[in-house]
Amino acid sequence: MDQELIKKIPHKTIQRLSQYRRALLLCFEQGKTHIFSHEIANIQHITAVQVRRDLMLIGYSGNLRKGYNIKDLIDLIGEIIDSPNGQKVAIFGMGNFGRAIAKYFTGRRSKLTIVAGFDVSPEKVGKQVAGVPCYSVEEAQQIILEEGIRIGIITVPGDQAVETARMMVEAGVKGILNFSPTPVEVPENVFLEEYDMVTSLEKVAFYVKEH
Amino acid sequence: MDQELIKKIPHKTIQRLSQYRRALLLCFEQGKTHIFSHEIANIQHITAVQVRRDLMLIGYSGNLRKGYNIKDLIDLIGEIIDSPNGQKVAIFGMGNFGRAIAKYFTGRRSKLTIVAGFDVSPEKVGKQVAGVPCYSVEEAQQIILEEGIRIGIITVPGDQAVETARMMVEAGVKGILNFSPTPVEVPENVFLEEYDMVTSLEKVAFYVKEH
DNA sequence: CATAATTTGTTATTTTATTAACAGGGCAAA
DNA sequence: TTTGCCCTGTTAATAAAATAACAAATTATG
Repeated sequence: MDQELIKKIPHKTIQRLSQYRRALLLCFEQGKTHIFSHEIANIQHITAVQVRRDLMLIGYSGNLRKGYNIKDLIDLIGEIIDSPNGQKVAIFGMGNFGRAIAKYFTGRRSKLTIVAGFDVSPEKVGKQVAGVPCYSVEEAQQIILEEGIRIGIITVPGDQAVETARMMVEAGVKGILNFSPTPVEVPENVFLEEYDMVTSLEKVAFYVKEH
Repeated sequence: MDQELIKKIPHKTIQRLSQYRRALLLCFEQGKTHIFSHEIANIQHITAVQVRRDLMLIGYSGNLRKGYNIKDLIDLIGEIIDSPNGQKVAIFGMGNFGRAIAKYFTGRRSKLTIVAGFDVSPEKVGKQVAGVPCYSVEEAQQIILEEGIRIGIITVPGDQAVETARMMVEAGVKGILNFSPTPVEVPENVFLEEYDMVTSLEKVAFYVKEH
């Protein structure tokens, strides 16, 4: 697909494409070959129009009677959101959260690979933690450079997030996913995504409370 | 604040209010008493106008010269998003992810309390895990009813998410935060929020990759 | 006292995202 | 064959969200 067009895809569509792919992979494993827009929509709790619109944006055409070819669509989404040679990811903070992420990705056939974990705790450093080699924070700069890691996940406690992010950027990380409760600052050329689970939980709590 | 007005606050504003509060709490602990809209905005990577707009919606007025009173604003946000008597939360799946959430909330002064964890693993059942009493899944229905739990967090593996959600709804849970990679179905009267960290990571990867 | 500098609160405008509407196509069944 | 149904793809309309613009207020300062 044309690289110029890819840049014009909205953030939200990128997110949904990632979600579509997950659903499609599941269907593919179950032996399905084709799927309708409204089937995808039901899985993701959105409308069929939204799905068709997103697929239109990426220039994929389905079959009028059979719907979309699952395998083809998976491949096309991969062409758009994946890097051809894969991307290396590091986790900063191998506590419960960091390990959960590491475990989740190990063994998964994906273009994203967790190649390193960093932690301050001496009993983790030098060992494999959840299938990922764990290094001390002091080694981070070197490892990031050596491995060519461009993506980092922050799962350190909130009070260490800012310093961790600063160090990551200095070491050359270009994209940060911050799961700590503390927002961090990055230069303009670094992509930052922050997610705070407390906010999500408070949102649920709000819509559940008896007004 | 008027309960009718509260219902009209958009989802996104609710989320931001939660984030504002977190930032405000941090400033409050540091001894600050007042804050300007652009200060809040900088922390959250949004614009000052957005902040003022949100605060307008909840009817809070700041001081022209000093900005917003941090304590008052924290209290007002609490009045809107918190339940007066607090809300009980259960975690389904006490793996790394579940424990991370449990740990995060224990000891925190909040209107949301994790009162139970559920797991299939016998070595966890009957013990405290990350400060939370852990029960077997079979006991879930009873515990949820007894404790009056209305909010549940799903941190089980993807292949168990659907069944877990079904059981939660049956037991009377009214709000679900699903962290598993598998989307679930809930009846209309149950609020569902789904978050998939892979999607977030793929989004970061997309914007970092060299097009 | 008047002026400049800030900041809030609110209305207007723009942009973005979602939903609706519908033309066109292909298959199935009458 | 032809009618009807159910898809896709696309344009049009609507809704939601974010941004811009600016009046009003307050304090500091010359």
